[in-house]
Amino acid sequence: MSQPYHHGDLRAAFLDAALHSLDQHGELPSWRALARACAVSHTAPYRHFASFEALQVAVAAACFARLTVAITHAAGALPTPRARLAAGLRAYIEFGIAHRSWYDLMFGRNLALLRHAEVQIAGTAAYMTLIDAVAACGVKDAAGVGFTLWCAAHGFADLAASGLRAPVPVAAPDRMLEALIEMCVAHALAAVGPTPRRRRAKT
Amino acid sequence: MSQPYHHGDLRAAFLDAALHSLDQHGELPSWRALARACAVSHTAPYRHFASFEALQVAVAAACFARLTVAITHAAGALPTPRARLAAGLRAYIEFGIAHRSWYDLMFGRNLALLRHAEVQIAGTAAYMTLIDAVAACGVKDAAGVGFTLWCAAHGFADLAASGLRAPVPVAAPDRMLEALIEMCVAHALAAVGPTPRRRRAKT
DNA sequence: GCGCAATGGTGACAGTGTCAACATAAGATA
DNA sequence: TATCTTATGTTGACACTGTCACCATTGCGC
Repeated sequence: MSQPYHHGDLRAAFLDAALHSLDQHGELPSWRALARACAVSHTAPYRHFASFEALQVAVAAACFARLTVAITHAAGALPTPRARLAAGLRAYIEFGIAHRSWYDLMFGRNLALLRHAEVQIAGTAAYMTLIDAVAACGVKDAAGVGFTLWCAAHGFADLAASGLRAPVPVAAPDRMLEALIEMCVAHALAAVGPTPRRRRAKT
Repeated sequence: MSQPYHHGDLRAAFLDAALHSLDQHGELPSWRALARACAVSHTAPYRHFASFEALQVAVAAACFARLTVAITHAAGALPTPRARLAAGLRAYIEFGIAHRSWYDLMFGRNLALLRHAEVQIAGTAAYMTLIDAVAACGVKDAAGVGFTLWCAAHGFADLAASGLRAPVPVAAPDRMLEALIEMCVAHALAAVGPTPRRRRAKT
């Protein structure tokens, strides 16, 4: 019962092993270690990925696709644009927390991977969900405001999700995420213009 | 005129070469390449740094020290707490833009370096300048609000400073930094409580 | 049934960080 | 001044990395 010469779908196996090791050990293993994990020679994956960098690109694109799903799923059924925006931001950050090592691959290394077309397309898809949510709130320059909100969410995900805590104790550690989202939503609503005074803005 | 056996101050030379290469090539060169740059054998630096990681820690700590100087210098002479907070945030982000590769070393690799005591101490010093600026505005939970603002500033520095632009065009690209700072200052002032109605808040 | 492209394996290469063993210089002690 | 000690630098090796040229096997289309 010797292994067949051809693996079947080595490309998928390689991607799976990469994601699995990312979850397990927090970082991508080496090219050769991945090949060992798939029980093939250390050059076999070259038939499916031009380089180690190309593999990282494929993995990062897959992660961005999952991020898009997470955001749209979270915001899906909510009634108001404001609630959808808040839920989307929360989903973004919670994705970064839950899948720390993925997020690190997606945005690490000085955003090197995001400069590849494949990742950029997948990343833009996720980004557009945010822009759309902002635009739905009535913001005119949704792209500009959305970028600002993305910065805030990314900063929180990158810092807090790494387990880094503020060096000085904060009043309500469990509410830090809420506070950031409130800041973002307030910034978006401020860009819409002042709320008519005759009735309070509904949530 | 053969080189003397002892270098003199190889530790400082190694750090200098590291910072220089960081500016020049955007990333730290290898351990051995650094040794070559200092014209010593590839193991000589082991007398001054326990490992490559230890060297990175020393470099990152030096970078954080420079960041602290940049922030305090920028905010120094301004008249109002609000102006000092805005200037500090701007200095933080502009530091990230001007010294992209330093910033990447300081916060890259999943904040691995920030977990070392030496870097953490230097980083906390920079962080405290932000917390102090927030507290000076009258914010009660300055630590909590300051952390939120730090997230926003870090996100902007990490994304925008990498040269990454929003995939969809924004209305005023040159004003993105200002918009983020305005959001931060507004968030800080909102935490102070409502402005007394009888006179408008001064800047 | 044959030919060929797709896929996998072997062995080599230069490069990496690290270590043990050794060499040299400088400073303290006598 | 002579000797011992400690700090500093070198040599050579190790296992490991990503990549490449070259060869082996498989399976599909003619």
